Amino acid sequence: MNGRAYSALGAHLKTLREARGLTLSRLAADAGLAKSSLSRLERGDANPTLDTLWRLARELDVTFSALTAPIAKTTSVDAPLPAATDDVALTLVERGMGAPAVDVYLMHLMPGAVRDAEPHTPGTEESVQLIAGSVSVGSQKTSGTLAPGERLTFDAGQAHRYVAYDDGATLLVTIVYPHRHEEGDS
Amino acid sequence: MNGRAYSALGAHLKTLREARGLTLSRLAADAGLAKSSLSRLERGDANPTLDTLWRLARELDVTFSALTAPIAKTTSVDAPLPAATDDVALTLVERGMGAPAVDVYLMHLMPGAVRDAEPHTPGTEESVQLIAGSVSVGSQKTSGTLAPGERLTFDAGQAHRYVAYDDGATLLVTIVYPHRHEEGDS
DNA sequence: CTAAAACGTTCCATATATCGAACAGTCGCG
DNA sequence: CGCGACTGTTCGATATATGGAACGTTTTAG
Repeated sequence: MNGRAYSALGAHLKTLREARGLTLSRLAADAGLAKSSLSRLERGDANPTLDTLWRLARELDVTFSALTAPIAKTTSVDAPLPAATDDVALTLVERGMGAPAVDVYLMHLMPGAVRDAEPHTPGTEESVQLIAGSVSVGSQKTSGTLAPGERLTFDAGQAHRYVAYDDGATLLVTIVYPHRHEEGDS
Repeated sequence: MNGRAYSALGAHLKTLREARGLTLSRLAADAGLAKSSLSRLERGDANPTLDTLWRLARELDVTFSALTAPIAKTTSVDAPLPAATDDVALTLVERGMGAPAVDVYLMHLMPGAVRDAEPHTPGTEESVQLIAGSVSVGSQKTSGTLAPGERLTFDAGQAHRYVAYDDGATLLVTIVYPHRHEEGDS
């Protein structure tokens, strides 16, 4: 079983709930599920259904990934994950179709993970904001090591690389594409 | 129910499986679940358990977030978000528990929407990156109007305000909390 | 100090997700 | 041709996640 990880999720859930000043009963009612279910879930004594998780995510105003973040960390249930293959998870958070176009990705790097990124279209600018852990990032021209909360912007027209250290890294990657025809920027 | 999003997950799952050249029967066996369960899951006719998703993620060598990526995008299941109440939607994307702590929110502002935010703890810094639309944001001391891709950082220790214009705005809000005791940054 | 309401927990009935087996279709081989 | 091994699907039985009503405890009224 995976009782261990369930309790991690439960704790996280409880944190989110309390951060919003909600009581268990209240959240359960708002999310449309029974108090008992939520209680057991928070106690880590449950194997919730996707639907259940969903309702909670919606009610707590968090994305599904944010809700299940502690799970993503849990290397695996009970079998060791062959993390060697891909220890980098990249999730598109939002895509902006304005001028210029902007994409935002959430990147999770396992400890020691290295991600090499191909150059984008020349003129593309990439901005990296570290959320947790520590990471070294950049292109040949511009690079640096970040602490949580810090940010680095570099030219993504060249190859660039991300390297996570012992504690892994969670970071936000914003890609600003060059606008094709407009020069609205004064 | 949420059939629509389930089918999205199912399709994604099938893609992952086929990308690895695995048959349904094989994957089911390796993951330790019944063929029938996996079949219904891929057909989008299921409300899987966390445990089930887990085993699949492990067996497919993807992180949990990667597996549930299509879900993450689905802001809500199928129930219309109670957006009517507020023309501002705020979703927690990720929470960093490092030092300092960092929270990232995704904010959607309807055209003309105004959001007034209470001051946070003194020393808290807020960074806003515009993804699409246009917005005016800031505190008394620091404020500005942003174009897509632009960013503004200001002191969130004071009251601050977001104003969206005719085309609304999608933006990323990063909140960096002051670290309580440490100054490890050399 | 008592009464009422709220909190979170635990119990049991029910809904349902999962399992295992039988199923129709396809492919390879003798 | 017919057989065997395989694909993915559908069917009943079982395990279990959820819902609703109890519970003991704490907080708010009165």
